[in-house]
Amino acid sequence: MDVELSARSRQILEAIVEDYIATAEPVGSSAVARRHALTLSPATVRNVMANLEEMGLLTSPHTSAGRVPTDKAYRFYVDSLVGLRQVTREEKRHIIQRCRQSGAGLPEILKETSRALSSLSNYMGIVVAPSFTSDIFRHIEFIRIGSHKVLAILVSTNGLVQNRLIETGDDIPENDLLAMSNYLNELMQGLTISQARERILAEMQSEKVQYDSMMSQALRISEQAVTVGGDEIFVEGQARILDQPEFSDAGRMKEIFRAFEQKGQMLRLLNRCMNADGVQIYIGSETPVSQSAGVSLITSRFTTGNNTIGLLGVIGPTRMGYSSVIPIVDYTARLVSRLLSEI
Amino acid sequence: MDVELSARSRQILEAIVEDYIATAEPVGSSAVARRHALTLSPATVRNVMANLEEMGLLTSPHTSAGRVPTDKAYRFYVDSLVGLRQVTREEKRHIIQRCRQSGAGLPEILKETSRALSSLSNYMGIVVAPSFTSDIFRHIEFIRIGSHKVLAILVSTNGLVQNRLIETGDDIPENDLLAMSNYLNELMQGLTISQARERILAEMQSEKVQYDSMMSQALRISEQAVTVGGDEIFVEGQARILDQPEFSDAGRMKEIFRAFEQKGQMLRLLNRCMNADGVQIYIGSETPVSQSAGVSLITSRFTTGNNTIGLLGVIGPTRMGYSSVIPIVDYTARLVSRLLSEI
DNA sequence: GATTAGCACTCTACATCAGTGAGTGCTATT
DNA sequence: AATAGCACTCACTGATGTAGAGTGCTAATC
Repeated sequence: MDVELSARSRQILEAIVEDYIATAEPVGSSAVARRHALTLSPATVRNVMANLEEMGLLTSPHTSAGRVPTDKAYRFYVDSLVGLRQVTREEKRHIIQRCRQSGAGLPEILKETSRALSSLSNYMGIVVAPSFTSDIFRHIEFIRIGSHKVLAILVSTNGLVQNRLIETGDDIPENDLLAMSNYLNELMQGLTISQARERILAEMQSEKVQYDSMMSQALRISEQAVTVGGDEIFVEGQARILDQPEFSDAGRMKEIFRAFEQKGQMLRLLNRCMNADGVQIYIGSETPVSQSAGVSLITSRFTTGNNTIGLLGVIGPTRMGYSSVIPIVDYTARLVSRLLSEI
Repeated sequence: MDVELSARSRQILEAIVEDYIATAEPVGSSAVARRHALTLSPATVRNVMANLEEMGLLTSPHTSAGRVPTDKAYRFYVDSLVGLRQVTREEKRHIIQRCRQSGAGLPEILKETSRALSSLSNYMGIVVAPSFTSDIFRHIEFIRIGSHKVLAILVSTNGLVQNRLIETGDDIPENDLLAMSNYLNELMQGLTISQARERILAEMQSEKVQYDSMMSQALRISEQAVTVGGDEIFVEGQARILDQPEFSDAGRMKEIFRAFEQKGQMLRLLNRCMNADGVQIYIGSETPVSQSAGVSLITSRFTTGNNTIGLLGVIGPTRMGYSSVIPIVDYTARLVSRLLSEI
């Protein structure tokens, strides 16, 4: 950020941003002068505001309205102005309770986490489950369902389960299935799911296997089993954004809901947030979410016991309560990481 | 329905309902007279409309607006007026393609089905998966995850999988787990999940078991495993209802979205629709969904190969294209039943 | 007796038009 | 540098008028 500001300009910018976050109305010079501890006249404030506008930090919707912060202003605000609130004991209790109450399964915990994020922030909570493919293989099992159908069940050390119905050309007897799973369990011991997949593909080339029809069949089937679908993503509190005044008109809302209907697209975008550690903040046009929808995204990674990583965070309007949401996201990520490592 | 109407009244009512469905605007006497094949003057139509209003079939939002059908009118319409459209070849192809394209797993099929319902009807598509508890037990399996954690995997003949992480007091060796699952697989052979649960509870009382610590442990654990959570429900196309003019104002929309956030409540209400065969139609105030929200519900049951039943259907405004949606729901239910019985 | 033409009436939607007030930018003053 | 003053802009509000859609009633017509 190449923004250089005098102390006073910064204070005024901060005042404007916070006022706007609180009220969602353009804020005028006199409002700033009044609210502001520093005794300055509206006229002076106006001069400063004119500067800020020139620097691209403020805009006014029309001549006689107050000023509204731009994305750039929010950026500056979160980077250097925002005074982060502490997470209150109340809130901590709420998060912990939520994350704990559900059954011990990972998906349940994550779902509750997204609920908690949503209800504490009053925006949308999202959680992207750790990618199954980077989980460590624990167990594979085949169960005969129909005469030509086999259910493959794949378990990771995180206790995640993926199952897949596979059509087999022949009817495979139970005994063979058992032998196959023994062979494969041996083969994939200690690997991640994606490594396991590579191992399988490699093994399929080996001569020894090519002459053993059962083994090659086992590999063919398990290859399908380990090719699992996309990650899971939990979104909660979509209705909450209807409370935000900026989305009360139907058009903008539709945009957002559309964006969330294709979770696939969503995921691809969220994956970008996975690369850095700590709390990540994307504001407005920086956001990958449906461009120019006036949406901000605050995320943080969390880790499981096995160092696989997931993502959690909050989506809300750019006019978001950063000072409270950022600590909440941060705290939640740490908490979830801790909870999961205990498992 | 205790509504007796002359042929002409019925025709006029039908015209009004269909006009209103098409335009979402109150329909006036002259519009009916024009559209209507029968050559009648607006004045005559007005007389009839006055009658219909007195009978509670129409209302006018204000003196000089046209008439709007009441829920009662829609009821009468679907019961005795509506001329059902055939499902076009195009549509059939679309549904089939959608249901087939996904992997062979039941959840995937149902998800795609709800998608298909949504995109063909242009309203919200819902599918309630067959209750797992009435599925027939196929297989149970325990996998050691941590030192005091066991993952129980429960498979039904439909290929549905439920898994549950269970904390065990002691550390159970793999061998014991194997023995336990053998014992339980024997025990629950051929039963439905809910029957299996009862069997387990009964077995826990038997003397023979009480002295065998391994068996009693097996029962304790499996009892947790078969106590599975609620049914699954797939809702697709929520954003579509934003296209409906009656929901373009934020307030009503919020109501609906709120209603759908608690799937639990939703499910309880949908379960009522499970009792009867064939296409069920609930209009406006008849609907269990968030009262007085102007929502209609069209559902039909479908069955799997094992005679477990699920529910699918469409949710939209009372002003819904009944003539095309009803056949679509009907056809889809039959198709899904057929598809699932092939599995 | 049912149907219809005619007409007065009602009410909304839309446009127009001040008046108001919030807020600005500029300039002159402190 | 800070501020007071002032003219100016522009959205918002409420009043007013008009057009149009639609109704209900009555009297004429088939």
